[in-house]
Amino acid sequence: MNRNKRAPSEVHNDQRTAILAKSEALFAGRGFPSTSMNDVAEASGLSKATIYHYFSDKEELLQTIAETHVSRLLAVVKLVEREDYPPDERLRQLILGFMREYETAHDAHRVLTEDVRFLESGARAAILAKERKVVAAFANALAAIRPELRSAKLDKPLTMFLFGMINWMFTWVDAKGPLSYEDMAELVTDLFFGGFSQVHHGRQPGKENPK
Amino acid sequence: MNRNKRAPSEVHNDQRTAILAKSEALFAGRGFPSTSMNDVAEASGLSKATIYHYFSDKEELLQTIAETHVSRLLAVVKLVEREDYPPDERLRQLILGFMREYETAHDAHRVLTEDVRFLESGARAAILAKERKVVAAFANALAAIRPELRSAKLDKPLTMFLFGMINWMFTWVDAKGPLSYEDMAELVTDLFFGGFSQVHHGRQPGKENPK
DNA sequence: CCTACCGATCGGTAGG
DNA sequence: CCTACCGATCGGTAGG
Repeated sequence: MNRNKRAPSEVHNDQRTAILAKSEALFAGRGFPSTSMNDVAEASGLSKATIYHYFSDKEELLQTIAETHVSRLLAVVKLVEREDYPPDERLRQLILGFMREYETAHDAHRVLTEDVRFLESGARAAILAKERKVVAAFANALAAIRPELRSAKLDKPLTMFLFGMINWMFTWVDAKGPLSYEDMAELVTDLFFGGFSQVHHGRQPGKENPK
Repeated sequence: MNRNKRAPSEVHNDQRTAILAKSEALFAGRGFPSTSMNDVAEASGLSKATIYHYFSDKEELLQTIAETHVSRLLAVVKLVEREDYPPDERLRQLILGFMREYETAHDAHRVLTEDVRFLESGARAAILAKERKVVAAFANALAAIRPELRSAKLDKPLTMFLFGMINWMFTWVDAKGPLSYEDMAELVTDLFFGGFSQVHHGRQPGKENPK
C-alpha cells in the first residue's frame, strides 16, 4: 500500500544517510585527503552533482561524520553518569561503553581520530570541545577513585594513556581474531586498573629530580 | 682552508639529507597525501627538478623516511637485547629507549605510524616486516617475565596496548608541558607493569563464557 | 538528479 | 661526455 508514494523527505533522508555511510567507509579506508568527491559519488551510485545537493562541500561530509560520532560518545558518557555507579564501576562502564561503540562504529571512530585535523579551524574546534568533555568525564571517574592522582596532575595523562590503548586498537585488532570486544574491554580494564594503582602517587610532574 | 673545494659527494649528501628533513616535517604536519612535491621543493629551497634528481618519486621520500626510522627502532631493540638484562629490566629499557627515540624523532615516528599505509604494497610490506620484529621483541620480553601470558596468547595484545599508549602520545603531549619524556617513560612503565601483573592469567581468548 | 564543464593544481619530465 | 641543477611546461585529474 502506497508503495510509490513515500514522503520526499524520507527519500531525501535515505539518500543523505547512504552518502554519509559510503563516505565514512571511504575516509576510514584511504584517508580524507586521498578520497575524491568522484569516489564518493561512484560508491554512492550517484552523480557528483547530487552529492553537492546534500552537502555544500567535501569538508561538510567530514564534519558531519565526526560531529555525529563524537556526539554519540558523549551520549554514552551521559548514560553512564546518570546511573550513579560507585567511582570504580563508573570507570569500568565508561570503558565498556566505549569498546562497544568502537565495535559498532569502527569507521566513524577512525575518521574521528585521524581526519579531524583536516577540518578548518572553526569546525575542528567544535569537535575538539566535545572530545575534551569526553576526556574530562574519564579523568573525573579516575580522580574519584584516586584523588591523589588529580592533585599530582596525573589524572589527565593517565586518561590519555587509556585512550591510547583504545584508539590504537583499529591498527591491529582483527575482527575475526579470537578476542571479542568484550574480551578486549576486560583486558583494557584489568590493565588500566592494575596499572594506575601502581603509579607512585607521591610524584609531582617535573619534580622528579629536585636538584 | 679549501673552503671552496668540498667533495661533490658531500654536497650531494647534505642536499639529500636536507630534503628528507623537510619532507619529514611536512608529512608529519599535514599528512603525506596533502603534501605536494611543490611544497617539498619550496621548503627545501630547491626546484622540483632537483628533488627529482635525488628521489625518483614522491613515494620514495616516504619510503626512505619510514625505513630509516623503523631501522633505528630495531637498532634500539638490538642494543637493549645485547645487554642481557633480566627480563623485567629488559622491558623497562625497551620502553625507555623508545620514549627517547620518540622525543628526538617525533616527526619520523608520526610519519611511520600514519603514512606508511600510503606506500604501494611491496614497500609497505618491507616496513611492516620490521615493525613486526619490534613488536615481537617487546612481546618476548613480556613473555619472559610472565610466561602464562604467552600460553594464554595475551602477550601480543598486551604489547599492542603498550604501543597504543606510546604511539598515541603525539596527539596530546605538549613539549612545553610539565612532564618530560623521562617522566612519561616512568609513568608508562609503572602503568604497564602494574597492569599486566593484574591480568587474569587463567583466561584464554574466546573462552570467557563457556556455554 | 545529470552532463558538461571551469580554474587551479597535481606528480612528474622536457630541453639546455 | 658527465654531474648537478634550472625555468617552463607536459598530460591528467582535483574540487567545485
